[in-house]
Amino acid sequence: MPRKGEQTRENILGIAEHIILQKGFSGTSIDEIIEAANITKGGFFYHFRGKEDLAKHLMIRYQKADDRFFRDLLDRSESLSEDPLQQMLIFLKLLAEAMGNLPSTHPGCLVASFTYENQLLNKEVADIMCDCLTGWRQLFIHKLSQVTGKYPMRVETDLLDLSDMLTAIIEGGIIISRTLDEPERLVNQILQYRNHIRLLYGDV
Amino acid sequence: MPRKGEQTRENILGIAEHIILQKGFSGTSIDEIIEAANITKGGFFYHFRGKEDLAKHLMIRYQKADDRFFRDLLDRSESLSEDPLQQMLIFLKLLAEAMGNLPSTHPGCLVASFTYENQLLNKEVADIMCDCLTGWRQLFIHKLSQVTGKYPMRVETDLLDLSDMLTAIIEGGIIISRTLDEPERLVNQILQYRNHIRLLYGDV
DNA sequence: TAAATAATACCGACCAGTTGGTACAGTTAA
DNA sequence: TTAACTGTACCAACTGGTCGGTATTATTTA
Repeated sequence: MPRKGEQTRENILGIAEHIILQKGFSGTSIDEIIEAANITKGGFFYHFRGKEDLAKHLMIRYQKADDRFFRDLLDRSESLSEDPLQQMLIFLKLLAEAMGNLPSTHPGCLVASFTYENQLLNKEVADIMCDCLTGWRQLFIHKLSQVTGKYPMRVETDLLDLSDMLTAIIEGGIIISRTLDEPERLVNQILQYRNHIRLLYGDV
Repeated sequence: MPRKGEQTRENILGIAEHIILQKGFSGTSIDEIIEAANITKGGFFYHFRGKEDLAKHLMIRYQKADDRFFRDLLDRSESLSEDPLQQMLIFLKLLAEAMGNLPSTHPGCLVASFTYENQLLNKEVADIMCDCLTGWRQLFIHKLSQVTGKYPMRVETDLLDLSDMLTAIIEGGIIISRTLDEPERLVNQILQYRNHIRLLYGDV
């Protein structure tokens, strides 16, 4: 049974993430977070040792959520086809669809946000950020290696780079979307990557 | 003749950009900048009205520098071949080469950094950031439309999205490179995009 | 079974240091 | 003479963080 404290803690994390993605980590004060979360300073420091501790638990939470998000989409795509290439293409369609169904522009990636303030964060947080990126990489590589096992590539490609390419496209797509305030930019970029997969494995 | 003031001003901007790309805009204090630039507070406020004014001129400077950088590479590639597709492929090789020749990991993109703190920056700065992205877009679109005029696409693609894709790949590649501290990630991502262009225009 | 104890979940006043920014008199080099 | 600073002093607002206290809810003991 989740005690009351867990709810408050989760609430703080959710609100903090939202503000931080718009103002950056050091641009967001604890005062601001506690006001938005409707708690007091004492309450905040009951749940977190300090601001660095908040950053750490934000990253842990973010990693879990994003990992589950991608895994769920992969599971769904695997239930819709038996062919690995089709699974990958369905996965990317579902991903693009999910990004298009967001209420507004993508809120942003916490890893990207923290990367541009990395001198302020300790090694522990930096390590979780690495885990985040390598986790997504492994997720994509796994599927891509299945595809490669069945279909020849038109151009020899390192699967690690091909896997990272999706992460890069998403991260870059988010930045373009946010800067121009055009949500469809991210969607279109994912579909560009999808075209790349189709071209690479001869599904044209 | 550039007066002494211009040098100091340029020095402040260069040092500020360097620190901001590592700590974020609000994570970087004016005190820190003036100490690194070896000037006093009076000197800083002689050149800039305030921190927001600094942000604005940082973006203006960044836009100019990056625009010239891409344009130079495009010019070089155009001097090495007459064929638009080959020019594009050479351009991407030169770009990857330039990113690989950096002394360490790519320092980061100011547009990306500011995007993740956009609630703190005024509309004037946001507008320059948009100009930055659309500027690169136009630069790439121009070349890509020449290619499309000569070579058919294997998959129908919006040139705007194909152009943005390079920006996305670079932005995403920078984030991956920085987070993992692996400079070659960015290089490889640019080469992935190059492969995409080759596949798309049938140069396999 | 009732009282005592302890753990959980918070409140809010307070603090020392930092922040962006101001003011202004004086200095230096072209 | 003017542009380009230095140096020092200062300020109000904000910063992350501390600390003693409190209400409510389990858990243990007499």
